[in-house]
Amino acid sequence: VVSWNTLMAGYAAQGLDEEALNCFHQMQLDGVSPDVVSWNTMICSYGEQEDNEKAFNLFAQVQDQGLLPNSVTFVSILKACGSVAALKAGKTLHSQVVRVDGFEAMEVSLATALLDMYCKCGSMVDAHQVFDAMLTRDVVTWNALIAGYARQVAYKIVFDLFERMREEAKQPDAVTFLNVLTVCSHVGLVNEGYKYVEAMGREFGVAPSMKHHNCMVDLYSRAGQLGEAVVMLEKTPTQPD
RNA sequence: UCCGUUUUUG
Repeated sequence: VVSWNTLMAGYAAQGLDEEALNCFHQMQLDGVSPDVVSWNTMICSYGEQEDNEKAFNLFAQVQDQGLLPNSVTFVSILKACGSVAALKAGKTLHSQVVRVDGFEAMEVSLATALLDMYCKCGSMVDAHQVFDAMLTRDVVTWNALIAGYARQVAYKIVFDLFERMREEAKQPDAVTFLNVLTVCSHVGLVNEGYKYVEAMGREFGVAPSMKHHNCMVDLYSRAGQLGEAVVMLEKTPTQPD
């Protein structure tokens, strides 16, 4: 079953979900029962193709067959909920995972996926509650919440969260800075944007990538500072990240 | 063997 799963995951990683599904069928013809990893791989693959309907169908089949979903299964299906803003389904899953293991036992990645789902459904109160309840958070958790507020253009909260990361000695990464710069660009905060992009390399040791430069080009352009935008464009690294 | 956060054009 591990070999089949590896093959399926290989197809899925290439976006070849038809081929992955063929494997899923073929293994059964060969007398190998798919395990939870096989199901997760398919659900994830559909999620990445934005084929959320199929992802939901597979998840329903997992439950119908009485198979036990694991945390990766929940993460994958929560992602599908987020991308179609299915808040009600998301809340059902939330109570389901809490019922199974309790919130305390939840893996950081699962709690973060839950938080992210609430953000993408526009329910920042729920998202923040999950965040507050978490005993362990990693940089992805922080990034998910910051991205949520950035989407709401709540720049003050974004800056506060960034400051709180510093206070708690959490190291921001390239994604943290992207989210912060994005909100600067959407609000038109040129000075703040410059401040962050300058600090990221100097103070935090995170080299501004092509994406960060694109963000700054956008920020300057929207603000009508075309000269600065051109300077940024010329400084942009050519490697895509 | 399978997971979570990401800018602009949108």
